[in-house]
This record gives sequence, C-alpha cells and structure tokens, in this order.
Amino acid sequence: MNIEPSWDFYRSFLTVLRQGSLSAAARELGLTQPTIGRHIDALEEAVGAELFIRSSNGLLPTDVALDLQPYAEMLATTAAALLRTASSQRDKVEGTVRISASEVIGIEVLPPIIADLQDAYPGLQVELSASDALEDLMNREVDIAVRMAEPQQDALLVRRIGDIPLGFHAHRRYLERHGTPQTMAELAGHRLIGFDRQTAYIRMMRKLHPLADELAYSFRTSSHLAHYTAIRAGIGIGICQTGLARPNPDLVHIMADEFEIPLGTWVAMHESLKTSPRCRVTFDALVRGLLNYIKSCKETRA
Amino acid sequence: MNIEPSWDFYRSFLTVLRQGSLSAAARELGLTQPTIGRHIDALEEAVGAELFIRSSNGLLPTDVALDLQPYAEMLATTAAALLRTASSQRDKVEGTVRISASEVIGIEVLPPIIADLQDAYPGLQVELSASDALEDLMNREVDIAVRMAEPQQDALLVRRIGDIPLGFHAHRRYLERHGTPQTMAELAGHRLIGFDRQTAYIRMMRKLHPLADELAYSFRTSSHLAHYTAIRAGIGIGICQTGLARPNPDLVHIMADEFEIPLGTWVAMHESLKTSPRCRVTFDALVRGLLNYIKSCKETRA
DNA sequence: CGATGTTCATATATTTATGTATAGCGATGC
DNA sequence: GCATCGCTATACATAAATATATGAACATCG
Repeated sequence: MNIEPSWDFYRSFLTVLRQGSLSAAARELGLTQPTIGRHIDALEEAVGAELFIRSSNGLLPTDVALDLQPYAEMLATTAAALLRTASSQRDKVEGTVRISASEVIGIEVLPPIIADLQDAYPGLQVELSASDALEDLMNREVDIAVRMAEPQQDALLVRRIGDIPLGFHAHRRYLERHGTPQTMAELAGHRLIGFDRQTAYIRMMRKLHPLADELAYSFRTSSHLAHYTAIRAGIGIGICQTGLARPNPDLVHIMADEFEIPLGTWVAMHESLKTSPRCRVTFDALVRGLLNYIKSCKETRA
Repeated sequence: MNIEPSWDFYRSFLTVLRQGSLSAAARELGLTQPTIGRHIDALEEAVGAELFIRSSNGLLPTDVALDLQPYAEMLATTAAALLRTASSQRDKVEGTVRISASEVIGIEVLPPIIADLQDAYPGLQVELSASDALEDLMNREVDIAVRMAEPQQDALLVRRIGDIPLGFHAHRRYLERHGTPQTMAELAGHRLIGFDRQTAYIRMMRKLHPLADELAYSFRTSSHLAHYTAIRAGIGIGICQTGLARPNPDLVHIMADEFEIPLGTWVAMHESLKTSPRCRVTFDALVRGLLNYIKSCKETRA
C-alpha cells in the first residue's frame, strides 16, 4: 500500500466482479481484455491480496474480492450520482432523474405519469428502477423514491400521497365458471392467488382480515406483478390495486364493500435535491400523478 | 456526457476543491500542475459545465462544483474504506482501523486504551478522528465509533458501556482564593465556565438541574475539551468527567454528592465488520477500556 | 473426436497521458 | 517601482498505458 491506486482500477474491479470475466468487463467498459487484466494485476499488487482466481473460462472472485464488492458498488452509484447532478443544467429542467418504485407501481402506474412529464419537459431523462428492493435515498442510489412505508430518516423531503386501495379481483371468465363469492366465507371453495413470502403488506392483511389466514391458495408468487397478471389471466381470485383493475372491463372487483386494504404511499427525495429543478419538477409530477391515480381508484366504474 | 469520465478525474477534482489550486492539488497527489489542469478540463468537458473560475492565484469553485463536492467526498471515503479493508489480512490483526470519538474521549480517554491494544497487536494501525461532528458508520467513514447517544440504525453492532459521570470541578488554586461552594445556590457568586452552544448534553443538564439555567458564566466555550482545560487552568468552576479529574491531585470534585450528570456511552460498528479480526479486536478493546474507565470514575479518590 | 467459440496470457506497436520547461499574469513586499 | 513569489497556460519531449495480434488452455457441440 505504497501509493493509492488509480480509482479507475476500482471501476475495472467492479466490472470484472459483475461480468465474471476480463473480456466481458472489457466489452462493458469499452476497453480491451489485456488492459482490464493489467488493472486487476495492479490492484492486487496494491492491496497485497489475490482478488480473483484466473481460469480459462473466467475469473472467480476470492473472499477478499467479495468483501470489497459493496464498497465498489457504492463507488459506482456515487460516481453515477455525481455525474447525474453535474450534467444537468442548474436552472433548466434537463438531465437525468433516477426514480425507484415498487414493481407494480413502476410498471403499471408510473409510465403514463412520466409520459406527461416528459411531454412538458422534453429535455428530461428518466431512469426507473422498478423493484421491490428498496434503494437508498441517502446515498443517492436514486433521486426520488415512491415508497409503501413512511421513510423515517431526516434530511428527506417526504410527501404522503394517501392510501392506494387494494381489493379482491378476478377475471370475468373465471367468475362465469366458478361463481362470484359474496362473503369472505364463500372464498373458501375458490382458486385463490397468494403470496409465497411474508411481507409487511401481507402481515397487515392478516391483521385486518384474520380469515384470510385460513384460506387455501392454489397459486402463489412472491411478485406482486405476477400476482396481478395471474388475476388478469383468469387463474383465480387475488388481491390487486383497484385502480389497476378498474380500466379493464374484464376484471371484476369482488366484495368491494366488505374488503379493502389501504396501502399507504409516500414520495420522498433527498432534501438537498429540492433546489434542483429537474428533481423538483419530477417530484411534483409524481405527487400529482399519484394523487390522481388514488382518486381514480375510488371512483365507481362508469 | 458521451462516455463516462475516468474516476481519477473525480479524485483530482476533489483535491482541487480542497486545496484551492491546481498546483497544490498536484503536490498533494504526487502529480504535476498541467496534469491536474487537464483532468479538470476533461471533467468540465464531460459534464458540460464550468467547475472552476481560474485566476492567477488559484481556482474558485463554481456553484456546480460545490454541489458536486459531497459526492466527491463520499467517493474518497469509500475508496479509503475499500483500501483499508483490502489491505488488511483477513485472519490477522493487521491493517488500519478508523475510530471516531468525541474530542474529550478521543484525546483524554482513548490514547491509553489504544496504546495497550497496539502493544498486544503491533501490526495494527489506528486512525483516530477526535471530533464532535459525528461521522457515518453506514458509509464507513469510520469503522468504529464511540458515541454519546444510542445509535439507532439497524445493521450496527452496538454495545452500551454505561454512564460516564460528569460533575463540577475546579482547580485547588481557584478554590483556595474563592472558597468551595457546598450547594447549588452558592455557585451563584462564582466564576463559572459555560458552553456557548446548545447541545443535547446541555439541554439534559438543564432538565436535571433547573438551577443551572440561571447561573452567570464568566467563561464560555463550545469545546468540551477547552472547557476541561479551562478548569485545569484555574479559570473557575466547570463541569467535566470525574474520571479525568480524579488522577489529578490539583483538581477538586465539588458537590460530588449533590450533582452528577450521567453521560450515556455506546460503542458501535457496522455489523459486516465483525468478521474482520482487526475491527473485532479493536471493538472489544474499546469496550473493555471504556468499562474500566467508567469504573475508575466511580472510585473515590485514594 | 475434431471444429468452434470461449477464456486468459504474452509480446509488440501505437496511442495517450504525463512530466519538463517556459512564458504570462497578478499579488505582495522592500 | 522593481523584484519576488505564487499561480495558470502552453509547447514539447518522454514515459506510461493502451490496443493489436497471437498463442495456449478449456468448454461445447455436431
């Protein structure tokens, strides 16, 4: 550890970790395989530890390398955040905004909101991370997050949107064959779609409706999105956001009056970004769009 | 923003920000002024914004550059953390550990503890950040922190040490001239040493002893350390850790029975570091050393 | 079992980045 | 008011990092 290694070595290191080979990393970075190889050699030399076991079909990371991966990942996200901030004009709505949202929200709800936003601001680029793994606002992995739980940290600008209503739904085709249950008890004989993991959301459901606990599920998935598409495919009865089902005439909201789960929704961003026009504008558009969405959930179908 | 700039540019950028000139940054990094200048040029080109206003006596950062500084700082701390982790042997107690503690603890209490630790492990390097600004354990600005408030975040390995007792102290010389107060009320006529900023610690003191609020202070400082040295210099009566005063025969603990503030103390480190022998060993040594210190605080003087 | 497509390692050529030397500018001090 | 000292900017020579080309090892597939 004589002299600090080039920070570019860390980038090469991370890329090799992710790609699994020097060649693939080289393609990714627009460099060549010997170059990446030399970077890894130099880094190993600098830290005095072996980082990869070379083989003729790739590089296998050592334990040391795996220990270092989180740091390298953070370097990458920070560098990306820096670049994002830098290359956006200060007083114009331009540049890239990274948004994080759950799969369902990100895929089914946000696109039209983002489309409107980009109509208004053609220079605005949006990166959407639609995943249920929550990304860190403090470290700026994302600029803005739509969350289903209230963000606790200070230094965040948080806006509560309200509750997205969830309810039992099924495809018209399914109901024509199996009948439409009118009470929770009648659900017992039906093909039910369930979740295969315990999430906060499921625990809440059990709390609200203890009966749900005893139901037998014939299809389970950990993905809320797959859950929704399973309903749409007529597999059985499941729970989804009423606002998703409403525009689709084939989807029927079951026991609309007896059963509803409210899904609290927040939009959050780092306070320091509120002076950034592109973030400010996107934040506001998300708030407005999601408020409209919740409003539309509660309208009775035309 | 065609191609991602070299990460080394960020390092040069940060160093210029910190040093205020290309030449100074070059000296810092072991490069030359034209090289750093080219890095800045290239970075400005890449992000499409002016980062510095050049003048013949240095570089003045633009607002854009100042916005980017926190990101660059984080890159630097992360790179340092990576290197620290990498260059320590996995199964040996070697390499560098970064510790954060308050000024008083870091300067007056920890050194003997660290001395013992390094006697036991000669290969262990310690970096001590003795500052009342709290550094982030999550982002590994430091590996281990001694805190006066309970760390809240998950993913931290936290050990409560107990309460460090604080009390009124004065130099024997002062008391010989001005007399020794026996009650809180008698403090009124004395030269008192106070704090010039509101801290959680002071608010707590007020809560415990409302009288303290009405006292007139003749010397104020925001630094706890300066507060302590002011007592030692005989400026007047002030509050400090009883354990600091006890070994010094010239310092007298006043109203030992009437007045005591307990200062809760915790040692914390990131959970992922508990597999690192050097961190583990240092953590344990700090816990042990601080427990001894608290014990010594409570012993009556020989 | 040989052909093909991977991979990494090595030697050589080329490009790129860096260092050196110097000039110009502005502030400070005698 | 001139000398000095710091800084940046530029031109040029050099050193360093890179790409290219190739060979050897291993897996996959017909």
